[in-house]
Amino acid sequence: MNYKWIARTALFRGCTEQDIESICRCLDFGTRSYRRGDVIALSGDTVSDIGLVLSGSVRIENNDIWGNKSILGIVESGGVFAEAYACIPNEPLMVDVIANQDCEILFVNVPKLFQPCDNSCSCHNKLIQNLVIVSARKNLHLTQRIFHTSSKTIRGRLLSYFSQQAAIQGSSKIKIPFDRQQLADYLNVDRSALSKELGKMKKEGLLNYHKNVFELNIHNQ
Amino acid sequence: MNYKWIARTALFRGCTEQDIESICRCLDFGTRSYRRGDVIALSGDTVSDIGLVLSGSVRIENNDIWGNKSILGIVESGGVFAEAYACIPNEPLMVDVIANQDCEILFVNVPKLFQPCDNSCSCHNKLIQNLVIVSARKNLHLTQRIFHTSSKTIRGRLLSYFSQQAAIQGSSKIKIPFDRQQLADYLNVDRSALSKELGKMKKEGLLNYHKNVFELNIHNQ
DNA sequence: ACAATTATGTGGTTAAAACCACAAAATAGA
DNA sequence: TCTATTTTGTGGTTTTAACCACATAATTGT
Repeated sequence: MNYKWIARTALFRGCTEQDIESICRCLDFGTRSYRRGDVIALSGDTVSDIGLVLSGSVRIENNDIWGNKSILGIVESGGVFAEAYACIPNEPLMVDVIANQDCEILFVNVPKLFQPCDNSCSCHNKLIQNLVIVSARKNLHLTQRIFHTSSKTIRGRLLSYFSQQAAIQGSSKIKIPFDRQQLADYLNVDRSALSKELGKMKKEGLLNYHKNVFELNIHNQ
Repeated sequence: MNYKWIARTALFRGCTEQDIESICRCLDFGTRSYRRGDVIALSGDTVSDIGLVLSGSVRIENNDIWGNKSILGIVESGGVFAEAYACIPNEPLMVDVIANQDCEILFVNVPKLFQPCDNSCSCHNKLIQNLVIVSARKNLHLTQRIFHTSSKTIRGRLLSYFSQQAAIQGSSKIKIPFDRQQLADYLNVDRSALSKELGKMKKEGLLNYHKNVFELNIHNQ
């Protein structure tokens, strides 16, 4: 395991490689690999582990009783998932976690983390403090996702999402982690209607795109 | 200040009254009162305090550049707000916090909380651990709110919200903290369209209501 | 108790997106 | 390379909710 890389993730930041190695052994954290499309966890499951994405990416989604799919977000490598459920004992998942690409996950057991361990690994408290920040950031992501779906028009939702991505990626040329169907499921709109609106916006000169790379034309208000 | 009551909030649970009294003095936590409608914090502000609602309630909302209002949630007494922003230094608020009723707020300074204090108040670590759980719960609330707005129809959104409330309140007769306009802003729909849909559902025998009290008729499928 | 203000319901119109079907393009697998 | 599969775009139709205007009901403040 690449402890040096793990030490740079938001969850383990501030821990030394030695700390991480010892805490992983001490608290018996394990890794597991998944193939693209594999189910990592299902709605209704109860979990007590945080998933740290070591490589690849996972997708958080929900299928309601009418079969409508809603994508809540993508967790890229270095990010975590299920931390909210892992921190609340016996809280059943409201979402499915799917391997968005082939990926490897490190599972961090929260109950063990919350108990002081025998060897009193030095970065225990640091880890908990990091967990607060990681959870806070996840909060902000969910809030953003709420904003992206609060416009009543498809165009408004696209502009909300694209302009945030442009800000994050520091460029008006952005690459998104979704195909059309997934983007539609993220913005909670119909795929074909989304395709039409994108075509209209391209015709109006608002943006250009090829596959999942979009270039925004800032000027054409 | 009623330390006994504070000791029962999710944030201070597990701390003794003495602990709370000493930590409030030691870390210089302060309270402030607001009148219904007062602005407690505005989008763009940076905060470093968690707001703990001692009495009354606050409303978390957002006004986008086109003037559309979106309500993210209500925080009742005992609950906290702005904790995500307070935990991430210099992160500007994306939302407004408004006094939903006359209310009193205790402000808990997070940077001070994260530094070990001179007197090493005993419940420091407990408080941080509670903060993890409180933040996790807030995550789940935001996820719920996402589900309530993911249906494409107004009826679907209402049923999603009402059935969750029925589960929480343990009854098919539920009281909601919103007037019609606020419910519309919470579900991201037009108020008059919401009113019509409610009328239609009442006519179909799905539910009954008076003001902000709704009674769901479970049977009529 | 009254006036002023705010909240709610309702009709009518319009705009928008959902929905369906299908063709074309791109991709993956053998 | 060829075929099968998946993804994307597009036309046409229908449903739905946004939007506007206004009447009525409820609430607030004096």
